[in-house]
Amino acid sequence: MTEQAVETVTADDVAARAGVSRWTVARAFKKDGVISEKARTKVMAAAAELGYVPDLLAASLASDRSNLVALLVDDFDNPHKLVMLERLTRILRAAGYGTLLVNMLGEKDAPEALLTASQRRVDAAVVIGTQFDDGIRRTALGARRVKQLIVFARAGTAPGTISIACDDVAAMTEIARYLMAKGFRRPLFLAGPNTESTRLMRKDTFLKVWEEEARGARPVVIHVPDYSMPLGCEAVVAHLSALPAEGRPDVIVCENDVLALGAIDALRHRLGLSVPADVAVTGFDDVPLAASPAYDLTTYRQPVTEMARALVRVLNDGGSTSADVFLTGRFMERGSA
Amino acid sequence: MTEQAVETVTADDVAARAGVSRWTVARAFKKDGVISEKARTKVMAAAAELGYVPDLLAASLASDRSNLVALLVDDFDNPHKLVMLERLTRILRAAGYGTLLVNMLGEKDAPEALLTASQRRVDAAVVIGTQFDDGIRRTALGARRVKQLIVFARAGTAPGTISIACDDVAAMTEIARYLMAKGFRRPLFLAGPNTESTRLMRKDTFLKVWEEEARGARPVVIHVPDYSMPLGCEAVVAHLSALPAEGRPDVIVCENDVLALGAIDALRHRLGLSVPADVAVTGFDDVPLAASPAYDLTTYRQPVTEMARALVRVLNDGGSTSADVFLTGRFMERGSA
DNA sequence: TTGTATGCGTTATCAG
DNA sequence: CTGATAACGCATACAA
Repeated sequence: MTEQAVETVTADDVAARAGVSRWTVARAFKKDGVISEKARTKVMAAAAELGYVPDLLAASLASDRSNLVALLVDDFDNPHKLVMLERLTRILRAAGYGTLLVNMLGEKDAPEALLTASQRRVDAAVVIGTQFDDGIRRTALGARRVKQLIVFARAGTAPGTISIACDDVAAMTEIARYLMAKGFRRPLFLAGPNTESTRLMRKDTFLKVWEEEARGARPVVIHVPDYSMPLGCEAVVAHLSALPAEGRPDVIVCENDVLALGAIDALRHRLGLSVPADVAVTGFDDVPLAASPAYDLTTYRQPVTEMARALVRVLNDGGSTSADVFLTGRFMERGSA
Repeated sequence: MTEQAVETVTADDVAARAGVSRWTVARAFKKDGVISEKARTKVMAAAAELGYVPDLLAASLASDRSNLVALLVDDFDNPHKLVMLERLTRILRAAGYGTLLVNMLGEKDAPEALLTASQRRVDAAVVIGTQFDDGIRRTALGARRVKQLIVFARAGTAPGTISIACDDVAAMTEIARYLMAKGFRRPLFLAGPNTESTRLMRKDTFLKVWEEEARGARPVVIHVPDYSMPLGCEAVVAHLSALPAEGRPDVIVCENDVLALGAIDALRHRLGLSVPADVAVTGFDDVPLAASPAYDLTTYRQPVTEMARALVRVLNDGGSTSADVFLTGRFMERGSA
């Protein structure tokens, strides 16, 4: 209404108004500051009247924490990223952290992406990506100011990082056993890039469990260079169309939902097959689309909320945490398998 | 490798190493700083040796700009948000801006979301949302430090904000005329929430063009309270199943892709109809899924890249821009209509 | 072209 | 429990 001058009101102003010192104002605003109740209420009243809000920038400069974390994302093609971003931003914000979203352009961009984050003095850099090599760790923990490097939704291999992820071993074991119980015999495993940098235990676990418990042949594995629906689709078309009908897999186990959705498209629209009658499909993540009637995808839901909460705990521990965190999610039985 | 001490190296250190003053170092680092070439190379060499990187936090505190913009998002259910986030973070980062992602929990959370952004002294707050009332403007431009409020991908109604969006009028006119030319006669318009706060010109434009040029009856409009696939799906089921086959629309024009995808699901999986043979469907946005063979959705692509570039221009203008920006996208003819 | 004071708004630390 | 001093790292204006 009144376009009042945007004079920044500082702690000094509040102090003057409340008749105390600037430092008392600061104490009133930190949750466990040693201060008398009387002084606090007086300060808060003055602050409210003046519309004072602490300046986090100045606070960050003066202290050694910024309450800011960088989220480094290198793959915006996966709708599950949106789920993770929603949870992380909501839960981190509730815990008092701001989130700096950094678009990591590729593996070789990791150092620079980390640098931009460090220039804002983030308390931690959280990598929510699919690929990045070990160089990111050295960059992060080297001369720069990134105190903590956290790998989210992946099991990181690099020492000096801690990872917070879904327990892929338990999850994939559950999927494999479910498929065995359903009578499937010839699974095809559709995996993403076959790199060492960030490891997904899904493929290895599935192969191991299947070989040990199903006593069948080692399942066929195909890799695509990126987690994308079109690539998953094409890979399935290429693989299945070269096969005689008898040799066709009876289920395609996918490393994540995006690949699974692509596989379903391939089966239905390119190969004229029916899901699950001709070939069943399973995914991983439980993206929103998995629940739609069009796909009705049997998958495994990552415990994203719990993972985000775990991240907050790690951040609040201030670097004293060293162990990785693995959380179990939930198998989502639907119609595709 | 060598876990070298994470001593922060400041401009002073570089100055000492280069044998100049601290202020010369600062000049060397700003792109059009008046400085001799000799001094600059000397400074840069010293900086490289020491691994100096300017501290943006301190720079922000000292100057009146932070090169930080807040992205306020209140709807993470729409995959198009992921497209926008990717473009915005990439293009803003290339232009030297950091992006603070803030999860706005709902209309009443807007003031507080804006507050958290302002506490970090963002240069601008960019609202990429579906709903927020006028209060956000007063909060933003009132006592707080948010210099600029920009509405992205919407036409904002509030004065004092500038909006950067797709030219919905041109877009919807094109869609309407395409449908007329194709011979459709009984469109149903599926719209999102019917609020005044942020206006999408899509519905009004479609109705206007259709009435004026198709000389048909005013199309039926149905609203859903949120842009979500399930809601779109249910709305279509409810509406169509109450209709005799003769009264059925021949095309469902949707305010965005998410609703369109839900509509397609409804037609195919709930009503046993075929798309586009029985009922055609159009969307808006061109989310990645629209191109999949499963949906093959005829839609309109928002010029997100151009919009992001326009945002950079507005930011670089430093608040002197006052006019809204409307950019034309591209009609994507596919199989659903 | 380069060097010098001064201030940005807060916190850590210690003295009272 | 409260007040004071000294950073935090840089930018702006101005002087040399």
